[in-house]
Amino acid sequence: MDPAKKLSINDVARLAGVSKKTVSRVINNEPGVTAKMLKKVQSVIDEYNYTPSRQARALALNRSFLLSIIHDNPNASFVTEALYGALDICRPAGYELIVHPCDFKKQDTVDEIIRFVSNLKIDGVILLPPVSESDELTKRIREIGCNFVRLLSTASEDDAHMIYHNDGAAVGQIVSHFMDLGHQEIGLIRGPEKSQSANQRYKEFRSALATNSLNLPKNHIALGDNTFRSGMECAEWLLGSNRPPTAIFANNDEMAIGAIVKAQKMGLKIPAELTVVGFDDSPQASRMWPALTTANLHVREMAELAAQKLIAQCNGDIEAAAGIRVAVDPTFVRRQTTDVPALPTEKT
Amino acid sequence: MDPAKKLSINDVARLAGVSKKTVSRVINNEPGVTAKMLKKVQSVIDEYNYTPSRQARALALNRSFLLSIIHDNPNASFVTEALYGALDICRPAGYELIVHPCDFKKQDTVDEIIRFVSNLKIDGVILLPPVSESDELTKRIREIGCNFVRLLSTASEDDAHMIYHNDGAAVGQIVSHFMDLGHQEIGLIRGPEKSQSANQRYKEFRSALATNSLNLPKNHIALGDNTFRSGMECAEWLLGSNRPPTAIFANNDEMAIGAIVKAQKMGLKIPAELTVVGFDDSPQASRMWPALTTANLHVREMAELAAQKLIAQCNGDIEAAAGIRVAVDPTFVRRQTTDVPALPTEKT
DNA sequence: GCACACATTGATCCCGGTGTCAATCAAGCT
DNA sequence: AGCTTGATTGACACCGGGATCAATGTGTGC
Repeated sequence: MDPAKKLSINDVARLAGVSKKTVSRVINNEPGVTAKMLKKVQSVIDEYNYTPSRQARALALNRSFLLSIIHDNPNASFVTEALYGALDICRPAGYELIVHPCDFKKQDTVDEIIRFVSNLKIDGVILLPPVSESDELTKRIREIGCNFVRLLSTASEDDAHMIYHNDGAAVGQIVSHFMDLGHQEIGLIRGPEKSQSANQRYKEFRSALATNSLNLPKNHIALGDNTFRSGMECAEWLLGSNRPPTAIFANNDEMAIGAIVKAQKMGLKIPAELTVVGFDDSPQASRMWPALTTANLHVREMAELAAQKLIAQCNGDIEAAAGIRVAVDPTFVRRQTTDVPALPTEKT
Repeated sequence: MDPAKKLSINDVARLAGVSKKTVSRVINNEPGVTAKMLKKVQSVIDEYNYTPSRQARALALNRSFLLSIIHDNPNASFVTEALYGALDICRPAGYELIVHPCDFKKQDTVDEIIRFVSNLKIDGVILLPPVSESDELTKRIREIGCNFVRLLSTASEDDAHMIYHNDGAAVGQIVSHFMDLGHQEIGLIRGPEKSQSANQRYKEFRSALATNSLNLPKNHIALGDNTFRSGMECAEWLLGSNRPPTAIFANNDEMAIGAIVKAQKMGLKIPAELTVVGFDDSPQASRMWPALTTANLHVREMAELAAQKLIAQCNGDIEAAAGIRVAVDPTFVRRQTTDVPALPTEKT
């Protein structure tokens, strides 16, 4: 009677005077157990604080009760948000979550991910961009019979779960805001051409400008890669052009902040001499001065929903098995980087 | 012959014409296998790309091959750094890492952590502050036979692994730097009184000031709780005193940035009218303007070391079993928040 | 009171590994 | 050659659950 040793289903069965199968039925809420039996078993379970072994259950059911969140750039703020959102849902549901960072630029990353998922018999994965945008990966994940949800990825035609953001409204608000402030020369720091969401946002931005009878000349478009450094470089390029923008919209907060830092280094006052808007509402956005006007993606809520759907699917919930597509509208967040009207433009 | 089905040790044994125990010996590099046998088994393993089942192994060995990193505040930048540092080590070693956030202010958090560790049969945990500073927790973790490493926690007398930072030198450099810039009125935003590391840093700071024949009056000490908001509040209080400091040292970057934002909102120029120094070298520190002077704790390297030691312990590595204590010196990082000398003080 | 149908229960095997210990084998010795 | 000895090898039980299906119980109708 080693008190430290956890007891097994056999111990419980012996103590309750029943077979282990009956105990198994009780812990799994299976039907067909009489009230008398149930009470007998349950009291032993309660008294000794018995919990079934995950390892044994995993072996018997050929499942791991492990989910994973796969992402590329650990520095992106949405990764952390998604991680904690998913954790909140997974743990109470009896699943654990494994963080799996990867380098999606490398050639053999897909192989590596597949190996990871199949070695650990991961029950389901949440894919974050840019990983979520690879059709090759999802095809192979499906092949090995693993459930998955795409998060923050707009494209793809398949019928898997997909939870994404619908930038149209928020981008429209941003452009209207620029109009209200009187900006005529508006610059864009766009995201990588490979990124579907960056392309989408670029399109929305261009069309919102068009709605306001503005066009987007080539020298007002800088191509960034969503990093702080690239934000700085793009800002330098935009501000160095012969007709520099008075307002800049960046594909994400990280680049927006890079642009602001570069502009400040160059001696420009924000927002008096340059207006900047980001996209993400990362933690830094509200922890700087002037605070960054941006759009909140509601990543945490989306991740919670993704985890719920994924778990339902892993548990064989029929209703949840069909792929869902949820589009969430980002919320425009107005802060101080857009606090003053544009400088009067001199006539050319 | 379902090609999708992973093969088991029995399949390998059959294909190689040996017993499963021999296969087991091969995959575990056990001695006492003749070259002939080894080659026979290995070729089958290679041909079919066999990998043993983690679940089965976990059940047989009564281990999970799971490590966990337990922390309180997901927003603290060192958590992310520690997480990715540990991940880098865990995965190649065949361990997976589970992130376990908790609310350490709650009464039953220790119980909850113990339940988590014992339910999952976690092989070892990395404890981050403030969780790493609880002797009750480590006592109970030890009771259930789980390995652990304390990270970034200075105190405690026990013989467990402990990897911490030695603030003395860096704090000394910060104070010297203040002296060089000519500051006489120096304020401190200290960390919570419960935090051993905050107390330690406070002590170091006070003694470094004393070395320079300066004392730290009560109205130059603000008590913060390491959050951005608290940094703002403390700065407001310090700057509102009848003899406001011209330089502020904050217990961490988060509060330093809060102080800077508050000061800027109040119209002060940083660093011309107020010098601020933080501690952590969080990502934001270098992504703002002016960039924050601070001290880099080398969290990632410490986490890697912690994971290595923990894994050695879990693997029963005798040499690593004895507790080690590693103290790492933070590196002073000079940036722009301390770029100009103090304003000349008017005589009182 | 008895036969039958149906609901509950449990004996046994399986999941895929590891540990124990006896059986086998080759080499060294008299 | 025959025996001892130490090194390999393998048969079998075990880890702690779940699934199958036979055995037992319970209730219904006649």
